Amino acid sequence: MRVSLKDVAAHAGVSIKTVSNVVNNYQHVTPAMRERVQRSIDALGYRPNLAARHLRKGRTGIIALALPELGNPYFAELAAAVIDAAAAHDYIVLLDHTGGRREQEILVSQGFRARVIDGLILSPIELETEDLSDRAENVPLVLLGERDYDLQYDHIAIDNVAAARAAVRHLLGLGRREIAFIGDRRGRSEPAQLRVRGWREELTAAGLPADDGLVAATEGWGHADGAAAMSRILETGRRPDAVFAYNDPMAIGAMRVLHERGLRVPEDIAIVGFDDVVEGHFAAVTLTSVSPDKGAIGRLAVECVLARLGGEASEPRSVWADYRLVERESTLGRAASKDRPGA
Amino acid sequence: MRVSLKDVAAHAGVSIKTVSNVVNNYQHVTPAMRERVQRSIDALGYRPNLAARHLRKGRTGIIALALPELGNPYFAELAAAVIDAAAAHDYIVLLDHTGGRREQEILVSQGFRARVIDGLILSPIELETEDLSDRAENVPLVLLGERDYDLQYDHIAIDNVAAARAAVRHLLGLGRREIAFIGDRRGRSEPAQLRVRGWREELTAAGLPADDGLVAATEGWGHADGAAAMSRILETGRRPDAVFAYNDPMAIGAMRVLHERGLRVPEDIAIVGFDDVVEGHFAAVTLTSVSPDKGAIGRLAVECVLARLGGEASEPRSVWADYRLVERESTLGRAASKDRPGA
DNA sequence: TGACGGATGTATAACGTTGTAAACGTCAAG
DNA sequence: CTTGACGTTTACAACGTTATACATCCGTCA
Repeated sequence: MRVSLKDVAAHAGVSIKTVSNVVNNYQHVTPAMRERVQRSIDALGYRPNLAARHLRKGRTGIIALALPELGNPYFAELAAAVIDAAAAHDYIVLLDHTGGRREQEILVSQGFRARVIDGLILSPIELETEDLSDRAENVPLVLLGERDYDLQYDHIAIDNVAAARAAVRHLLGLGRREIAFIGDRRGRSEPAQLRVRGWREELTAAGLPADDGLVAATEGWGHADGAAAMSRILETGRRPDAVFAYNDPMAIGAMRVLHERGLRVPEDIAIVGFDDVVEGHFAAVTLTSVSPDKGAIGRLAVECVLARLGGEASEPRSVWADYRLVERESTLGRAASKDRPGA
Repeated sequence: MRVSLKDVAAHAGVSIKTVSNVVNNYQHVTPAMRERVQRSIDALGYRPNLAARHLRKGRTGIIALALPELGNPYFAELAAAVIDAAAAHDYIVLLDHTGGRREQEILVSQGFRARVIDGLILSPIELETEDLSDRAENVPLVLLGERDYDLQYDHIAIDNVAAARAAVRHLLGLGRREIAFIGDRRGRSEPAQLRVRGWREELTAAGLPADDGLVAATEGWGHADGAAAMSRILETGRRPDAVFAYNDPMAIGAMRVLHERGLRVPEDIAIVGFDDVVEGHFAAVTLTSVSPDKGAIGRLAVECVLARLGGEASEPRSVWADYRLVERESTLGRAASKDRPGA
């Protein structure tokens, strides 16, 4: 049987509350008493029962993190960042995945999947603003990677539009003029919309047409989706001289198709991805990518949740995280190779 | 304030326990009563307080899953499998990562990181048998991916030695004779030892020397480690005609180095990885790999935990999960390409 | 000397739930 | 009619913790 405060109290010959005081570092305990109780705690191997503590305090010490999918290394790395940031504050992370499906995202945001949590960090894909309006749950919610929800909740994001524009601008700077976008969701994904918008805006700003024939919609966001989208574009007979992909796995899927068809990257087609996952650093042609500061995003998200838990009833915060464009072989101009991984 | 059983009971004009009975689908409740109570539940929007339930029942409905690192897609995919399997039994998964460091693994196995869990699924790397012997914790523990711990705990694994032998046999079948192994840990990692052993046994069985000059040890298991190891082997002047890597990321890192040095895969060097991660399906040269049945592993792990929770004090179980060798371009003989991803 | 105040320890009541045992009907058999 | 059996509901006591309010002790100051 597990040992409880009662057992320790009996063993030390003091009251339960005194033991509790020692455990919680209560100020007014004499060193002698603290010593004596601690001895009993060690002797019996007492460890607090969190369920009881939670019941009493109304806090669980658990934050839920709901991501679209773990298979995408970007989210896996983000999860790692959140877990570490939470651990630094003695919080523990409950992980869930939504598949990026609106229905699942709603379920999670309503707290139906996990009902023992102090706070929720959600990275939505299809979720709509209205889905959050009737949220009965009162646990703090922090949104990740989004930008256009109205400001009822905290959210952490990078500026997707600006980042997409930077990517396209980089391609334009290489002299590319036919720039395809891979990974639209036909309005069903907020982040995809923002990145398409950035693509469109930058082309327009450069006086070029934003040709819808160069936008490929996909169902998912994996390698296979990128490959299929690339194939579809090529099969229409179009030969873009650059591709901007919704994320790195799709970019890599696209590169594979180009490789199969004998098209060279970057000579024939330059490619920029998004997320800067490790995989892109080691592809046969290393991948230029928009690199969000994942560590910062994870840290900020946890801090937002904890701040709300701390009772600060402040205005919803909207925090921009950093990003930068990391240039690699897939958009190499005439300059020498940077960022050579091996050796 | 949250609504509790008491509130519902008052609203419906019945006792607390009756409401509890309705909530828990207790058998002996008249349909009329059930109806009436349910109406109050709906009216007030009652949702059970899990902390209280947990305190009372001594169960939390949470399983912890501790993995070396999420950045490795194999573990990310495994995590997804476990989360889904747990959800099917109304369990929720608390995720932790150990970095594969023995110290962290011990901490986790002792329950110091998460103290609210019903069971623990741990995928150890450096953990030693003795580290588990003084485990005070009494929550069920299931070990993943291991084989050589003594049988005090359940474990789910594929037969690493046999799988490694199959990989090497495949390379031998292609006529390769100088087969390097990348990713030894100099005895500090149980799974690495098993895979090296498989490599050694199969070579010996084929009457070939198991040359230690062709074994490269690494610190981590990422792309960069694989790349560095491959470089090191090549810099000794050796020119193996095949490489068997501890896992896919390392294999891909190695391929990158070969690519940089102008060595062709599979013509000059054939490569086999381990884990069959999606990344390998879309590399410029798609990667042959040992493919463990991740879904089954996740499912079996959850079932083992729940079985023990169900009070079955049976003997520790040792379950073998399936695996198969998936052949792709990196070991292509003269036959036509199989498994072409794009299009 | 006696009252006061602060520091220290304790008894007790919650937190919201479920298991146990007992109370209350109702109905059939004796 | 009584008895017993069964089906349904209820009162109460846990689970292990912390907050509150109170008791005790000691030293200090009027």
